[in-house]
Amino acid sequence: MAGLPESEVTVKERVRIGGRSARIQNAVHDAVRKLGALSTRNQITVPQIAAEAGVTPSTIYRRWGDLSALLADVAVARLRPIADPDDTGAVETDLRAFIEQYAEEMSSPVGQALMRDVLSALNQGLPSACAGFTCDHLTTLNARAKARGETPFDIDEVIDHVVAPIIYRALFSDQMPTLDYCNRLIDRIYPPARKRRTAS
Amino acid sequence: MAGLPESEVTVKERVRIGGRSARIQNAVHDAVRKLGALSTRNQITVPQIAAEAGVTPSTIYRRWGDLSALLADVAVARLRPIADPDDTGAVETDLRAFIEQYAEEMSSPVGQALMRDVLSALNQGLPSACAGFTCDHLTTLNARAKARGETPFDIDEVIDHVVAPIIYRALFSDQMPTLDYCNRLIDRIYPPARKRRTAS
DNA sequence: ATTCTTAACGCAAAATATTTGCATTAAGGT
DNA sequence: ACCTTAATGCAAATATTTTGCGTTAAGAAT
Repeated sequence: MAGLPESEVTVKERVRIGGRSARIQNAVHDAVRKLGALSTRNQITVPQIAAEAGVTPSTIYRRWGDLSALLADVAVARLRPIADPDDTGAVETDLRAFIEQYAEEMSSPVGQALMRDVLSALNQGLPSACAGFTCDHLTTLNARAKARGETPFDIDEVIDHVVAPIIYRALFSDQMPTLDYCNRLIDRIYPPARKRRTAS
Repeated sequence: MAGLPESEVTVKERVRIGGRSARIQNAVHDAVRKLGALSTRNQITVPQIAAEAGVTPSTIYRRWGDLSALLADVAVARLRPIADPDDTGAVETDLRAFIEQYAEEMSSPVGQALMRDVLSALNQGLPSACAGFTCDHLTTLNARAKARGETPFDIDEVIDHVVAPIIYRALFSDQMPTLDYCNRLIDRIYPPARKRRTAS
């Protein structure tokens, strides 16, 4: 429950890590999550968040700058992985399982909202940080594969031809990707054994 | 009744298309483009736009609702195609030329800003409309191909494996896609004749 | 062409949100 | 325990957004 993953070694922070600061950040993040959850992204406002968190609005403005920066900060915190992908015993099934869960999360209304929040913050490199999370997960799968003696996949190829189509459709169309669709994308990385490239 | 050459049959609009309304919409759109161009998307505000356009802020609020809706409206207007893709004489070179220009536009700072503006508008189906523009262009290329007797490409495949990677990298990384990168993506649709899958 | 109806606009006041100055609190170091 | 200073709370100042109401002009009817 001590939510902050600010492990004490990362003292490179330019902001104070101490008790009060962290307490306020948690309160504000919780308030954003709570309000964002029940109000389905209907004009959530800074004074609202401040009241819910029990802080003054000026604190939020000073720490985060504006609403979109705060929403983006909360979004990356929620997008940041808390656990490694499931270990299914083989790299191909690992990848399929991970992509299935990833597609589900990102295509859901909350996932779409999180991505929009991250993309709206134009100041820092938050979008590329989120892309880094995905890359990290794929790297983890590959490390497992190597440990098992399997040949790893090409991460860039998975990003370009599996992750990117899923995200593109999640952002620019409003239809959830089916499990079948995800598996067809992965078939390009791991072609089905029996069939050749029967592209219809 | 002298002035406007408005086609009289398309009266299906639910908003007035007459002189003043259109004049104000143009003035506001021009103001957004002008301010957005010089200020590199640094906190542009509704009163600023209103002053530049010579209208009162309340008009903007009443017509568009809020700033993000206005920015999204301007963005789709700018993203909407004004001309068909260049005709290079063959479908493969048509596709390569179109994708090169598309990648250049979308990866530029202004293209990224336009996409963010469109994605920020959660009310209507603006994002899917923009995806429709791309789809329309690809359909045009295919229609040309058929007219020439060429075999058309698979539009969904181009969207998933050429367009989507370009957009994903434009949104989530900050590196422009090289022409070489785009061509390698299209090589999956039109494999190079001489070389086999020399992935190195 | 004139009149009628009404959507869209301008204006100004009210409500709300954001910024800023200053006093106070508490974190981290001496 | 003391010192330094980043971070906060409070409240005033400023800016933005909303709203009521009178006016303008577009589109239809006469």
